[in-house]
Amino acid sequence: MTLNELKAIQLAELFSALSDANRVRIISTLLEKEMNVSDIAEKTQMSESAVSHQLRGLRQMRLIRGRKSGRQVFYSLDDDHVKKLYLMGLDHVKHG
Amino acid sequence: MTLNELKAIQLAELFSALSDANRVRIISTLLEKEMNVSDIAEKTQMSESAVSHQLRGLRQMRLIRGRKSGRQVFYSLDDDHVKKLYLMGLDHVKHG
DNA sequence: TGAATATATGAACAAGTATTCATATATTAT
DNA sequence: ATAATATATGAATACTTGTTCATATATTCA
Repeated sequence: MTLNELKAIQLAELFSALSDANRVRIISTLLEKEMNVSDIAEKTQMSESAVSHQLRGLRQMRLIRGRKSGRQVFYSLDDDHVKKLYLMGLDHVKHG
Repeated sequence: MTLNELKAIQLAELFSALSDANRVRIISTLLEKEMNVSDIAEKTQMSESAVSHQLRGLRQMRLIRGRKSGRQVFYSLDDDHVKKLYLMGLDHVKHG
């Protein structure tokens, strides 16, 4: 039952990926539908560069994935875990 | 459906609380049963001071709660959300 | 090929966070 | 009251992380 060190680090990294309000807003935006970088930037009121940097971290943690189409990249949530983590967190914040 | 700024910040703070390997190990330790500070320190191989500092943050996020008994304080997970968040994160890390 | 557009990246600085050490508070026992 | 034990806290330092600006890569169109 005891957590090994590698898993502890990986878990911490996963939660780190969601530990910034801008990234949370990006995830929230992607809950509805896939979106390209400039749309995400507009929706979240961030610079495209900042968005791109943040997307990179989210990609590395496999929270989102990108689908390239021409010169645009459409991002969406990687799997259902992400949505569940987000919603459970929101639930805790709301009535925790 | 759009997340307001306050909620985004609160969510980020919640995930921040889980974004450190030492805190994750503390949570993991408390999954089994409530435990006092020095036991947590021993289990996680941290100094008691470091544990106490981390417990403070976890308490503030209402991820854990303390029950005072004499001069000891027994900590346990605050509610079921926390366990679910942890387990879902672990699931993502394992087969994500 | 060259210009325009979408995204990504590197480096530098600013801001936030964890750990350590010293000290403080609280509780119990003598 | 004093000593001993458990936990908490403050300040300082070291570390990590986010943002910005400049530049790079990739794709499309003329």
